Amino acid sequence: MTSPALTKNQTLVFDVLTKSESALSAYTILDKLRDNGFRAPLQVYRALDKLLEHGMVHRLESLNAFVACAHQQSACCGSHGHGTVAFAICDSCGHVIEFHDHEVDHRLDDWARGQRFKPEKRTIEIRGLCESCA
Amino acid sequence: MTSPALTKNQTLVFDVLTKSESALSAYTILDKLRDNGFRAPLQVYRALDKLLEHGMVHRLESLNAFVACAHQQSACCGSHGHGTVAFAICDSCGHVIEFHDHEVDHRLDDWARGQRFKPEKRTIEIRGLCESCA
DNA sequence: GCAATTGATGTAATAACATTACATTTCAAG
DNA sequence: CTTGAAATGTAATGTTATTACATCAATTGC
Ligand SMILES: [Zn+2]
Ligand SMILES: [Zn+2]
Ligand SMILES: [Zn+2]
Ligand SMILES: [Zn+2]
Repeated sequence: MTSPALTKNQTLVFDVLTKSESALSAYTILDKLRDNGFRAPLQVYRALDKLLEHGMVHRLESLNAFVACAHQQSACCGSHGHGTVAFAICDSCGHVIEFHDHEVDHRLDDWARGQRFKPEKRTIEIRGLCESCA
Repeated sequence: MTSPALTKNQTLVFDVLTKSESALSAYTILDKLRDNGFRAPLQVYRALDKLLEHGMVHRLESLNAFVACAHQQSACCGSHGHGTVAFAICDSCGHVIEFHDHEVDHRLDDWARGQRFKPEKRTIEIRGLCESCA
């Protein structure tokens, strides 16, 4: 929600993700930032941790990779702090579409309530082929 | 759907997963099968690949771990070849609840159709606290 | 029976992803 | 200036997964 000032390393990592067409692994990010003085994985993981906290970056669990958040500030319902982010990932070209669906959110919340399960984090990822690659 | 005869290694891996209360990593399975002659990760991964193909085992992407399928043969709508399996995973005790929800399935399918995205595999995982641990 | 094929297995090495531990630097209070 | 918190640098290690190659077992066709 608030977009805090980023440190140097956080800015570098965020910029790499923002410019990328597809999700990047931490080690791919590391390689892209060698010329900027990055030498060790931890520099990437630390920056990613903060960016994830701030909701500026998402982790794709089925890919072990990261993407910049695609939502405009205050899109739809005021950033997506309210619900679950979902992803469609093209296995051919790597393109990632970020979306959310209230209906799905509510449905999963209802299920959780019925089970007395307290959700902390949700992962919804659809792997397949995008329109261009289908 | 068809439950084919398993090989020796596949049976060993499946039995370990079936007896486990929670999801197991491939290397944890390997350790549990040392006494049965397992020496290398590949023996586990190969067995898991087949079990995954047969739908007898599921992979939890957010955990890099595996669980035996919890569905009875022909439960609800004839095994879950028809839809997406979802998981609620307790971060405290590791218990995993496997479920599916047609409403969610249809909703995600509708979204995909609208985007001309061809889904191949879906991942739905809810991390949180189970009733006992909440 | 016996070669040819296929699927399963054994083993070693390596690749890919992530964290722990500890030293140093930066920088904003106080 | 001092001090404490956050960020950074670096090395080592831990965890997850795959590649490569050799061998073994069951099946098929002759
Ligand atoms: Zn987002
Ligand atoms: Zn594509
Ligand atoms: Zn199942
Ligand atoms: Zn629990």
